[in-house]
Amino acid sequence: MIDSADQLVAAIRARKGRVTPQRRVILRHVQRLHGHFTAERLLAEVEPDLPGVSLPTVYATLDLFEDVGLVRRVVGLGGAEVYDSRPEPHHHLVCRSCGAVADLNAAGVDTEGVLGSAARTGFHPEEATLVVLGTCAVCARSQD
Amino acid sequence: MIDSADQLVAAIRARKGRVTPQRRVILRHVQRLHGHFTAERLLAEVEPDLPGVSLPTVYATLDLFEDVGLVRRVVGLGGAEVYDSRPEPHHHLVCRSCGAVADLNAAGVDTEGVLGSAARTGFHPEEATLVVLGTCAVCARSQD
DNA sequence: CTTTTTGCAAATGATTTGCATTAAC
DNA sequence: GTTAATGCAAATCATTTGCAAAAAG
Repeated sequence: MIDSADQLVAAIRARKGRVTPQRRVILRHVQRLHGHFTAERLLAEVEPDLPGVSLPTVYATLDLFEDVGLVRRVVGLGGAEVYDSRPEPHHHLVCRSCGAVADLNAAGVDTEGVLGSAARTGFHPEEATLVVLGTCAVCARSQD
Repeated sequence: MIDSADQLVAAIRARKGRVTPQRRVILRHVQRLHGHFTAERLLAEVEPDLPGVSLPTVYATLDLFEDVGLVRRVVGLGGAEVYDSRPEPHHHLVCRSCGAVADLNAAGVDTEGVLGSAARTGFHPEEATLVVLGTCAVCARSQD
C-alpha cells in the first residue's frame, strides 16, 4: 500500500507517468482526509494549495490513484461517486437521506464463503462488501 | 407485498392517488421482468403497450412503486440506477465492467448481528445487503 | 525535444423539474 | 368540477471528452 510521497513517485514512474505538483498535493489531501469523500469535496480541499486546479484533473488523479490501489470507489446509492482512502475492503453505512458514508467494523460476514458461492455461479468475484442502508444519526435527529 | 393489480389499486387509493392505465401497464411489466432493470429498459419494455409513455412517467411510477414496497433501488456502482422487483433484501453480484446486477443466494451473513453493530454506532439501519464486485461471466469471457 | 498532464469549454448521460394539458375521481 | 398524473421541453448534476497550451523527463 502506498502511504508516502516516495511510494507514489515510484508507482507513477513504474507506469511511465509524470510526477506533477497536482498529484503530490492531491495525495497529501487524500491522506489527510482519511475517509470518504467526493471529487467535488476533494477539489475544495485542494484548491487553496493549488489555485486553479480543475475538476477533470481531480477525476483523472483519482483514477490514477485507484489503479495504483491508493483509493477505492465505494459502492453507493445513486448520487455522486464516493471515494475511500482506506483501500482494504470493509463494510459501510450509507445514509439514505444525506448520502453520507461511514465505515462499519463488524464481524458477521463470512467473506470467503460468499466469494466462493459467487465464483460457483460463474462470476469472477473480486471483493465482497456489506452495505447497511438506513438513516445516519444526524438525519435521524432532524426527523427524517 | 403487492403482487396483483388489485393490491396496487388498494395501495394507490390508500394514498389518494389515481389508478391510471400507465400505472397498471408498468406494474404488469415490472412483475414480468422479475429481476433487475433500469428506467430506460423498463420504458422500452412498456412502450409497445403504451405508445408515447414518457421517461418522467416511468421514473415517477418507479418512485411510487418504491414507496409502496413493490420495487427497491439496488445499491450499485455509479452508472444508471438499477431497480429490483424482488422486494426482500438479498445479496447481489455487480459486474464492474458492464454494470450487470444478479442475485446471489448465499448464506454467510449474520444480518441481525450486523444490523445490531450498525445500530450501536448511532446509525438507524434499515437493511443490510452484501455486494460482491467482480466481473460477470460474459465480460470475463471477452477478456476484460 | 517528446509525450504526458493540465485547464478550459463543451459534450454526455441519467434523472428531475416546470408547466400546460389531460384524465381520474 | 377538482386535483393528480401525464408528456414535453428544458434544467440540473456528476462525470467525461476534445483540444491547445504548459510542463515533466
